[in-house]
This record gives sequence, C-alpha cells and structure tokens, in this order.
Amino acid sequence: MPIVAKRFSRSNEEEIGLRRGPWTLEEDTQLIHYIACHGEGRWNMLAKCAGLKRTGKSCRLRWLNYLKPDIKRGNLTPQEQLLILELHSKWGNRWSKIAQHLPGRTDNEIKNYWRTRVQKQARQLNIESNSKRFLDAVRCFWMPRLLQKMEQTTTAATAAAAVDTAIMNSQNSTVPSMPSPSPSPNKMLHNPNHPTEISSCVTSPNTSSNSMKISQPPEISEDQKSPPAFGNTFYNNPFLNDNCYYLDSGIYDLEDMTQPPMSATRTNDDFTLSDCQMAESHWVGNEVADTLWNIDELWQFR
DNA sequence: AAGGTATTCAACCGCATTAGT
DNA sequence: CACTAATGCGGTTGAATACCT
Repeated sequence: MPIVAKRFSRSNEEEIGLRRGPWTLEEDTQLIHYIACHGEGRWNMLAKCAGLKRTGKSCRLRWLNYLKPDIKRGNLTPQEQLLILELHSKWGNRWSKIAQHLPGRTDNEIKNYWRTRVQKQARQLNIESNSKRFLDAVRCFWMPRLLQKMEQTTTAATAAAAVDTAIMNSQNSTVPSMPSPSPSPNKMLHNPNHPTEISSCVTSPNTSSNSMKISQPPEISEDQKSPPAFGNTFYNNPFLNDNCYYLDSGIYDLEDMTQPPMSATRTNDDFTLSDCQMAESHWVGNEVADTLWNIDELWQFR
C-alpha cells in the first residue's frame, strides 16, 4: 500500500482540531498513562491512539522534556554548570550531545541555560559568547568561582551533617557517626586509575574512602565515549596558581577532536599556563571585574 | 498599586538524518 | 535508488512571571 504523505499546515492542524500551546494536566495524564501501558515511540500513532489532539512531535517533546520520570528539575548544580561550560567549549551548541552527559537534564534545559545565563554574561562583558576571549574568561573566572561555590556548598553540607550527626549521637548513642566525606573541590586531581572518582590530593591522596564519587553518566554510544563525567576533565594543575583551570584534553578521543571548539583555532591541548595568566591579568587589569562577572547572578535559585 | 521592562522556559518551527518500503 | 514517515536536533518564539520604577 502506498504511503501517502500528510503534511499539515498550521491552519490544517486547526481544522482537524489539533491543539497547540501549553499542555493541560489532563493531557499530561493521558500521555503518561498511555506510555506507561504501551511504551514510547511511534509518536504520531501514539498521539492518535492516546486520544490526544496533539501532533506526535508535540507529544514526544512534552514527554522527553517534561514528563519522563527521570527528568531532574530545579537549579543546575555548580557541577552541572561546570560540565556544561566545559562540554560547550569542546562541542559548541551540540545540546543533545552535552545533555547525554548530564543525567536527567534535557537538551532544551541546557540550551536555555546557555542562552539565558551564559550569553547574558557575554553580552554584559561585551564579548561574543563564542569568541576565544569569552572562553578564556569562562575558564579563568567563571569556572574557579563555580568550584569555589561547590566548595562552599560541600563545606556547608558537611557542617550541617556534622550537626545532624552530633544531634543524632546525643539522642541515640548507639548510632555510629558517619565519616565526613569532604574533599576540597579546589584540590581535585584527575585520577587516571579511577575515572569516576575525583581524588583529593591533599587530604587523602590514595584512599578511596575519602574521594568524591561521581555518578556514572548514562550509557553513551561507542562514538561518544569521551569525555567522561565531570571531575576527570577539570582539575587544578598543581603547577599553576590556585585559580587557574584548564581542560584535560588528553582524555578526549581523536575523533571528537575533528570537531573544533566553536571559536578557538587551537585545540584545548594548547591552553596553557601563560594563556590563563595572560587572560587573567587582562581581565583583572581591565574594566572587567568581579562585579561584572557576577557569579551570584548565575548561581540563582528558581 | 500600577505599569513597564526583563527574564525564564515550555513549546513550536524548520531542517537534517534515519529507517522502512 | 527513490521516496516517505518518523525521529532528532538546534534555533526561535511568546506567555508567564519576576523585577523595577
């Protein structure tokens, strides 16, 4: 039987009663229920069979970006922000590829984050967001501040946990106190032997009990093996000053390197101490100060 | 309190790619 | 190989909300 192409214009869609715009609770329920019973895929048919007056495309988008159970909601953590910055510097606007490395986050969410937060900063600094200058600024200002933020968060969490533990201990002396896992993010080193761990190079260089476990990224196809989860690719080079970070390009496979970063003519391999220091002195020495590079604005809660 | 402006993010659009026939 | 439908992706839009004056 010949397949007849049916392409609906906007007016056609309206004629046949297809809905547009925000989804109602009822539609969401319908979609969730149908997928729970029959699974996802074949979206056009799914839309019809589920009795939804939506295009298959719309159903797919709604499911993938909003309804899917493993969708993580709420603010991006500093770790996630760092990872986005890092991966974007490597892959550019490959949102879905970037999203594959952030479990529970959608390409749409990441794209929105980039456009609203990152590009906004670029605008304020009067730089092209895909320029090398901006990349340098990201590396020398934004990333260290995110790491600082992570450290503060960790410290606060540890303190809170300590208080909780003390309370618990005072209430019930039989409960053993937990060891406090508090590696300093600023002291993170890439550990080639444990690709999913960040080891603390100062507090406990070789004990796994004191290293920060990073959750495994979702399964990724063979051609996307690199980069691994956050933590492997960023680290504080012990030979550099404390605030300067760069990418560990050595772990990227060659295939991926055929796609250059959006702006740089050099690869990440070439990002050196002098680059970082030059960039830093340039930025610090110029009008671009912390007040402009407002991490608190980036680190905002919804 | 009201009106204007800025920001956010869900949803849409169009194009590219993939899979099936 | 050609054609088509389905799917995936990145760019863009616009309604809702937050913020400012």
